[in-house]
Amino acid sequence: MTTENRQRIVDAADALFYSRGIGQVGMDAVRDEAQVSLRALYKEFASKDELVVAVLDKRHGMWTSGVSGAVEAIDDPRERLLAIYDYLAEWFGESDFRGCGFINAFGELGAANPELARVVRDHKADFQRYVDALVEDAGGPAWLGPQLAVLAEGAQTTAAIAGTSDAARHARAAAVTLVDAAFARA
Amino acid sequence: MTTENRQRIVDAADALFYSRGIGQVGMDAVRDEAQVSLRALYKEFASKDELVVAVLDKRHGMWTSGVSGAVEAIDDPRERLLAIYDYLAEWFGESDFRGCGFINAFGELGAANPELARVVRDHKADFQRYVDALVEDAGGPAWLGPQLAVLAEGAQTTAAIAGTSDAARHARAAAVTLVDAAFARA
DNA sequence: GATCGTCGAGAACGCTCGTTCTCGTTGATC
DNA sequence: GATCAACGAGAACGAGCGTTCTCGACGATC
Repeated sequence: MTTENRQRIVDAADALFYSRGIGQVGMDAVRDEAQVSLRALYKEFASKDELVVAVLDKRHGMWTSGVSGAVEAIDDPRERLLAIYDYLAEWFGESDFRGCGFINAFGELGAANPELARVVRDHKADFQRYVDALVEDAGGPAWLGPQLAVLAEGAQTTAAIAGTSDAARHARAAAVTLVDAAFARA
Repeated sequence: MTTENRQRIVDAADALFYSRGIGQVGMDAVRDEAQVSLRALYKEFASKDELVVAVLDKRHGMWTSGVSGAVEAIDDPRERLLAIYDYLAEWFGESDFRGCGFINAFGELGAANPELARVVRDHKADFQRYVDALVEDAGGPAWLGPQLAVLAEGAQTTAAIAGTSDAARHARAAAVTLVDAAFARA
């Protein structure tokens, strides 16, 4: 039961934090959405800060499995690099898309909460390593990875603010050019 | 006097909002930093929301003049496109760099404050138009502009979270590839 | 059936914060 | 010098929020 509660709380908090911003969501709102007592909530998480970190941990898992799922559906090593942007396009198209939860959390609380800043940094570093590994598998040069990651990052914020998924197409087209150039020079 | 106060308040609020996050800064802190009375503060800005918008307006001006200053120092139309990333590198190197203030504000309050969301959207759209114009001046294809803008956007968030200015170098290198490819195909 | 730990509902507490009000002072005008 | 508007300092107010506490109900154990 304690585990089920935990999941319900994290899911509810994730939805609320992401859609409204962390500071705009009180613990009472989380309780209402999760349909748990405040007592049970604080039994699972000693503080709101802890809950925020747990939410980001969950989001990290979903992002990682989502991206790697999209990538692993493709065979060609160079096409796999582009699958990332197709995944982004899909995500941006969701009606409740509001940018990268990590970037949003970092901008809001990164300066005040070093633990949160560390979680966000780790998340982005993890993604960078993943892209680097895909590049290496494809036999591409090491400098390609960071360029592809910057494109993915830019697509997320651009799409969030513009409110359209166009940025995914632009990022994908740019990635095609970068990949082609990288392998042409090799 | 009222104008001097206004500027002092906006400057103080900008520094505080940017370094700590908007929600983490009270009007009392702004008053202390600006060395103005609370009464004078509310004479200039009817609410915190208004002050936030004024801060973003100021930031838009500084960004615009900073970028165009860097661009106009270069003559070659294609090199001008790359000057953007040199400007970013310089900015990222500043010790108090903490990402794009518009992205941070949007992530924190965009969902709760439509007026703020509009200001942020306008700011990004303005930058996009500026890049598009540079591309056109250089005789490049229209699709290059959005790709270069996505790179700039990604560099800002990546640099903010990683805490290094490496992303500016990666974005610049990617931009070189994109520009070369765009003009080679033409 | 008495006892005891656990729980949910929600009141309560303490703090922060946005905003307004009070009041004593100042500085210009006649 | 009297008047009056404007001002600064800071108290005050009201709301929201993170967190804890109270109290009554429930369920298991002996």
